[in-house]
Amino acid sequence: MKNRDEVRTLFKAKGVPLTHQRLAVYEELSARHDHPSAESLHASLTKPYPSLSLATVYKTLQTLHEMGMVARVDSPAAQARYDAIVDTHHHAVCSGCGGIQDVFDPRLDALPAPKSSAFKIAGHSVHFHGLCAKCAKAAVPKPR
Amino acid sequence: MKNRDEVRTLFKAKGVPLTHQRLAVYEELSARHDHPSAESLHASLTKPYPSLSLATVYKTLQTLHEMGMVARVDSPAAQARYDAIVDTHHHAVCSGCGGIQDVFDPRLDALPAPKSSAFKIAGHSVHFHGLCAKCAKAAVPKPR
DNA sequence: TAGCGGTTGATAATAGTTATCAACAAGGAG
DNA sequence: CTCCTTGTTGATAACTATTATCAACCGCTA
Repeated sequence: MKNRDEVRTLFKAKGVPLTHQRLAVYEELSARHDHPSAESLHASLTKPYPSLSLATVYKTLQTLHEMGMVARVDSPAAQARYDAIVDTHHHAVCSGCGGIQDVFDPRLDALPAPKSSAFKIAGHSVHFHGLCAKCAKAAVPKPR
Repeated sequence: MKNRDEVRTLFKAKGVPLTHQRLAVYEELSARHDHPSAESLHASLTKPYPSLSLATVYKTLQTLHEMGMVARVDSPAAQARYDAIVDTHHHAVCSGCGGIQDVFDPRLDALPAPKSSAFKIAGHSVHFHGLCAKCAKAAVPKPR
């Protein structure tokens, strides 16, 4: 969580205009620890800023995400994807093409359980993210 | 991947009627390893079965998932959720209330990279799933 | 083979998100 | 401080993925 001056500096460094709306969204998100959705943030923010548009909250979260100031929980995949392999395995998701590869590695199947909290754990899965061979090649074109 | 008789037996054991559509969806999904979406499956299936409805594909995938014959990749969360904490950490998602708790544990931050494939890994995150203290105490929630 | 009850297909409805665009505000120059 | 330019906002429409509705239909048991 950053203070107002740090935020201002970050925006200036990236050349992104800092508006009241952007500051408000960032500060509200920083103050909450329940991983709110865009709509939930909008609901909180319309009390102090009744004219704030939901579309602006979406656009601002996208902007903040691109600046690396905000993280998305869950996958950004637009649609659910299915798998006939039910056995324990993990996935590598390509940020370029959205492709999903299976990862089988028994070392990932037994992870230390989070010690804190009274969370009753039923299982887990590991999501690697990066670039698949095809996209890695495309993203770094050969200089001519 | 199961053969046709094993599938028939599984359906009978659960008392779920086995229709042509259900068998076709399951066999198509088993034959593919690209983690297709419902729409992608429908596109493939309308060639041999031109009258197959997209809604049926959705309902069938749900049924197969409830039977434990099919897995969903990514999170079933309906909406994107955000987090102002950008540092490496992991999450525990409650299957009951959908709540998300942060999990900080350095042991999870360095995992063995998948050896196979030329995947260029940028990072990873671990999703635990289970029941939070509140939901574990309350009624048994139905997974969908 | 007949009949019951669950399933299908067509469509409408819904939820979440993004696109469009005129009015407006942020930030730099003067 | 004021003006100007450019990018942002807010209102709304559009869009995508998914689920609900419901009459006709088919799998399954007797």
